[in-house]
Amino acid sequence: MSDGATSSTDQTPEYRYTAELAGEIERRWQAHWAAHGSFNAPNPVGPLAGGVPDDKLFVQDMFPYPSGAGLHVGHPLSFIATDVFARYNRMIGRNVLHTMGFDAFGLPAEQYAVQTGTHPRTTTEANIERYLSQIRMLGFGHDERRRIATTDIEYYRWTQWIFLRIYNAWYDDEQDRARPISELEIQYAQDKRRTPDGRNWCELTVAEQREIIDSHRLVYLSDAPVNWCPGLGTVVANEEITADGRSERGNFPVFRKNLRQWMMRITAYADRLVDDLDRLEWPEKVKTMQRNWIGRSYGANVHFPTEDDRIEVFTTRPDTLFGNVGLILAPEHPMVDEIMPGAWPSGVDERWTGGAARPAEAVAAYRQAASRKSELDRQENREKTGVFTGAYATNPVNGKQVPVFVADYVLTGYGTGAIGVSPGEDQRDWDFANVLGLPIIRTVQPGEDFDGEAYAGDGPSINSSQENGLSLDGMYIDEAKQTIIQWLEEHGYGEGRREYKLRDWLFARQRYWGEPFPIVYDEDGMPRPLPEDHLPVVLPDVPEYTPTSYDPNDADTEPNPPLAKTTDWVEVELDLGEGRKKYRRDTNVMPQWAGSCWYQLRYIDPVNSEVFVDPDNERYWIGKRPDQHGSNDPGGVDLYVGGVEHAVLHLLYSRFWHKVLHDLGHLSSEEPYRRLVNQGYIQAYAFTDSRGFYVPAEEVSEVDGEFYYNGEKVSREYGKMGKSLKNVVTPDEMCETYGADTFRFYEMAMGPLEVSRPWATKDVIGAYRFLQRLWRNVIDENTGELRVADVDPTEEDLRALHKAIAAVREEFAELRFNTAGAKLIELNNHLTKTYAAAEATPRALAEPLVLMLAPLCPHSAEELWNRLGHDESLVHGPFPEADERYLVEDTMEYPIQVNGKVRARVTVPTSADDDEVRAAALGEERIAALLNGGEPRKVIVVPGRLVNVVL
RNA sequence: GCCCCCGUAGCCCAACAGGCAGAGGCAAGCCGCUUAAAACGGUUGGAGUGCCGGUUCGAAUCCGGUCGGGGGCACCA
Repeated sequence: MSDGATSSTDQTPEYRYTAELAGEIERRWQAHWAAHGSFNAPNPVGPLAGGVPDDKLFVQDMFPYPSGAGLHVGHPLSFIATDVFARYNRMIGRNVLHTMGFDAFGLPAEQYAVQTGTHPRTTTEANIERYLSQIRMLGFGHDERRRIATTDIEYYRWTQWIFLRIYNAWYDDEQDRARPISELEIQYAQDKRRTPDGRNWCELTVAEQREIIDSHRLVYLSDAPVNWCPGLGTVVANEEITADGRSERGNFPVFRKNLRQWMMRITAYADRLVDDLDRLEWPEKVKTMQRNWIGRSYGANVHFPTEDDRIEVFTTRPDTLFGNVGLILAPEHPMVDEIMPGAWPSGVDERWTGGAARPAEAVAAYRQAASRKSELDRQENREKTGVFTGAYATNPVNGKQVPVFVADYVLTGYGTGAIGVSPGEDQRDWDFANVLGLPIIRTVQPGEDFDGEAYAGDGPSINSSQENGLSLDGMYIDEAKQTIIQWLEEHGYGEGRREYKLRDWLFARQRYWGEPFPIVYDEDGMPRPLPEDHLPVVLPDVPEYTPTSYDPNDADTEPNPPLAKTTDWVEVELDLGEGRKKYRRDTNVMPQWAGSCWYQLRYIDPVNSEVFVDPDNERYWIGKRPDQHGSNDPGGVDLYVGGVEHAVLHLLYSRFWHKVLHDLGHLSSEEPYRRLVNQGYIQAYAFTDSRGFYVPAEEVSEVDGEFYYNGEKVSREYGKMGKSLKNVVTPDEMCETYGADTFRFYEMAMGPLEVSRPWATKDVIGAYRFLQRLWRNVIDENTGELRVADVDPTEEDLRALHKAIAAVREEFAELRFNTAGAKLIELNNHLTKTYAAAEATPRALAEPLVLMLAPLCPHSAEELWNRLGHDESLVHGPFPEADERYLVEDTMEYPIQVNGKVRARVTVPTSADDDEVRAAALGEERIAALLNGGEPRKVIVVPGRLVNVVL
């Protein structure tokens, strides 16, 4: 790294803004802000109550995980951005809530504990301290009273409380909202709701009643197949599995396995989670990812009668039913065995039998082969395969007998686990039909220039009519679908249906460092929620943290959570309203996402011991504000900034919890995050030598576009910043070399927040020079005295100033910190040019410049503001306001285009109307010459912009 | 394979809603300061917007195609 910045030599003026001075100022103002609670934002009610203006702003960074590795310069990018935005808004008088807590449960501390025996809490707390010391160095205006960590017992007590609220709720499809489970019990007790087997509620045993109630809960135990990851010793959620079927964390193989696990019924909210995306100010990219993940599709269930039953098929293209040439069941489909005849029909196609003598053998062999395929095989080998079951079903739309197959590209878990084969409009079906020699009937007319195989596009239906009058011919997809669904419903052959890719959320992990479940099991093994006054369920100390992980490839292993080993904690005697009895605690812990599902709510009311968040405080900070955000405003945090990697997991789970809590009456808002911005990443160059090893990037020098390390040529790569690439630059070293303000200014100047860009240490000097020049315009470098005087600025100065104010305000408000910084440099350059050689800088220019600098470089701004004679910190403003008078010019210069090319310029009074501008333009010497006395074909005057003359 | 985003000066980036391609920074050149250099201050050039075509009086901006980079999804019927 070039070390020019710190090397202040003897000749450096004594009072120059150097990194040393910056550091001193920064520490001093950080202490001042802390001592004065400068960033404390009052709440309407409760422990943090104070006078609150109606105008508020809640800014939030995505919950950081306090890793022990320390920060590099990429990490604080979004933190600086939110801080600048928060500071600007605070200065213009808003009540701004900005803080930062820690998502502190999770595997790294636990794995460290496994290796060293150090309690995860010890590691976690040390890491949080380390993290805090790094971010505090950067001068963020966080409300320190609102810092929380998910590992705080007082915090996870409420996480457990929310879990119980969700557990004790059910989804009422009629009202389309969650309701307390007690209301369901009343419905059953009053026989307003039928029991599954039709008996009266009072005829059921207590256990039977409980089983029915439990089956409705938003949290339930399921024996369904889950993703078992032996390498981690725990199960993981669908969302935590990568495309190639491995765990996101650790990259271990994941196996489908039937285990009894806690699930959360997020699918009940699928529609609202999709629909309400339209109410959010989020990047389209994230909305699209959520829509795809939820994967709602509209289609129909179609009944295909078989000899003595019927097969239900889900299709999104019921309009193609006339082109149906077969059915396929998933290998695990329960009806396979039912419909299989003992022998092949006569004349069966040999491609259908897999060479087996009888259907049962063919299917058994196929099933075995399918189960042996790993996820990876399935994806890499897309060759369609399948075998005939020997059975036929009837296509209801035309009465044709179609063969029923088994094929592994049909999944059990989606739709009905059975599909119809319409090769003309689906490429997968086309491929399958080709492999098995099925006919292909197009039912949608492709365009003339179409030369592909299956045609999935829109077009008029063809070959889609039957004798008794049903016809789709000529209809386009939408109409054809509607028509056929109506026909199916009228004739009892099926019904319209919505289907989702979204599955319920696997909510338990067999680990140690997480929130314990507030659930115990009674002697019959039935789960019992703990009453609220039994919270918190505190995570006990355990003799060992190892969750019993296994050979990552051994699918035949069982989870054995660390908590199960603490018998004195697991076995408890409690009074749950039936006298003291023995119970066994649940030994799972919640997934890491639990704590981050609701932290914005706790930021609002961090020390409230009565409720998780007071309704008045919730309404104030994240309540709906239709007057500002439109009648459909769902409420939520005003600005949420974080990485796009949380697009599905965290953001979907958090929205789900928020909606449940809203339904149950605990929250007025319907969404947690009204506006979301994804910051770009700071990436960096890395360099490898001839052997392919990484060399320290900071010691590489560039000569004529080639890169050298120790005189040896190296090659450049571009990627993430990290230890393994030996290209880490830390905020610590930037603060050391330039000061935090320079670092902040540079990070913001690099480009728009949303854009990823390469780190370039050599460019930081530009921000440093700017701050030095600005400093020099206010402070005499040689004496340290103020060099500001109460002299009147010129008209030109005022124009420059007010133009800058108007622009900077707008840029700050729109999160365009790069251009805001540029405008400040521009204004400062004007001051340097005009007053650097003069006696002093006019106060009327210096003060607004310092104030406008404050959001970006708060320490130097505070210091200069103070030296300018102000005793009050500028944290709460004032912020300069632009005077319209100086924004309008008396005259303006119009470029004159001839046929779109600029040929001349003319200056006219700003007040000139179009005709006057036109006259002036045509009268201009060179234009007049070009016209040569003739009339132009057309003259376009764009007021305030230009004149275009068409010859 | 499908979908989305981005290509402006040697580099990072500006250009409001189609209207003079340049605000700002880095690097480069020159000048000043200096015995000299660094640092500092001043100052100067430099792209016609990846490419092809279209719409328009006028396109970096809108449309179609194409190339390059990044990201998401990937048998979801």
